[in-house]
Amino acid sequence: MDAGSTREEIVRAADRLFHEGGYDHTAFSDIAAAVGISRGNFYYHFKAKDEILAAVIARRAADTRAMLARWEAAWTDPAARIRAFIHILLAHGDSILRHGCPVGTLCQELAKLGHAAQPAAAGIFTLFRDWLARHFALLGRAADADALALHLLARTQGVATLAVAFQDEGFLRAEVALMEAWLAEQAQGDSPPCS
Amino acid sequence: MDAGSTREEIVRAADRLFHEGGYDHTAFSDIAAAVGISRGNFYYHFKAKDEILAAVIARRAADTRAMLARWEAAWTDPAARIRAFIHILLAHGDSILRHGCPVGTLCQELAKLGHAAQPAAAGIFTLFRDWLARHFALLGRAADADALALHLLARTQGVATLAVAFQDEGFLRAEVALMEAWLAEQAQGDSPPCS
DNA sequence: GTCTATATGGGGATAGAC
DNA sequence: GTCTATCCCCATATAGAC
Repeated sequence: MDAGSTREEIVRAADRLFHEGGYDHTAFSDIAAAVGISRGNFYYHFKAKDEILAAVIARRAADTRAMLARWEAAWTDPAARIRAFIHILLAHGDSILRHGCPVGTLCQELAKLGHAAQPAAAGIFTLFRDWLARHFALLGRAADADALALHLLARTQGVATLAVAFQDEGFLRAEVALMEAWLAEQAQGDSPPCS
Repeated sequence: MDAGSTREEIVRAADRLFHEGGYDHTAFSDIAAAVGISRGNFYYHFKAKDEILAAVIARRAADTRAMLARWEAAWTDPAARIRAFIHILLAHGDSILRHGCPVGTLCQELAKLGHAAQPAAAGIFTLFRDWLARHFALLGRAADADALALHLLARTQGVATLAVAFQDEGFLRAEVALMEAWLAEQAQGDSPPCS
């Protein structure tokens, strides 16, 4: 197995394990077992655990960019694209119900740890934020596009948090419906400003 | 120092440290240093770390009940009481900005750890949920009182998550204003149903 | 009740053989 | 590139003196 593919497998496994069990709680031995390599071999690919975290964050950012690009390819209507964002909650429902939003939980954990990579993790939120703001602007809400983007982002985060806490998929689905209705109001422009 | 007060100090310190640094990441030595006792003395008061966690959750539940009772004593109008809930985000703004919501972050961490105390932690959310639902019912929204309660709870959680991620107090304040406006709409009963 | 000393296990990280 | 063996530190937890 060449270096590139092993490294890639390590990052892929770490990505999953960090989401499932948290960054701090995930041990090298967990990742090594998942990939099928020895603990010692790790340090050929990464100097320290922080480097794996950085690679995972970079990978998630790249995945996010790719997902946003797919949505832009699949729909032209800005509202339809924003709806695609809302539907992440359904597409990843099981995963979210068990382990929460990968980005939100990582950002909060890194904040508690006082980890230097916290802003980098928040950068993934920024990708969504800017993308959403751009599309709210296309809906004629240029004046408060960023506030609307943050507002929607926050609602998805809150839904994920409570869905995990209560293990309640019905709540998750109900809130998705509410967000869709809210989006329709924003698109029609007949709602109070959000800022 | 008698056993009762030392135990109480341990729980108080653990409560703070679990919030600031997370449950798993907080070591006995951290708590011991905060209280000013030795690590060994710990096991006179608690058999294991899980027991401290259980005590912290019980303490937070008791604190929550006391806070809800204070709000009921301070205001009679249901809308004013719900507004008091929303204003937690301002009252604990600094703390939330640094370490997130103590309940939300603990629930998510325990879910990731697969810890047996996760439902107990979620029980603190249930205290807020039931209390809010009761007050939405008093506002004439008995039909969807629980959904409104969950919805508001989720919004506060989402705001806390993004406020931590972006370290943005202005966003926190803006969302509090939005929630107040939303509450006013619900109270007037001229808004679409939330369920 | 509180302490010191210690057992035991697991963590991240390194050295060096292959 | 991958392995095994090992170091060092810190975690929880225990034993027993005071």
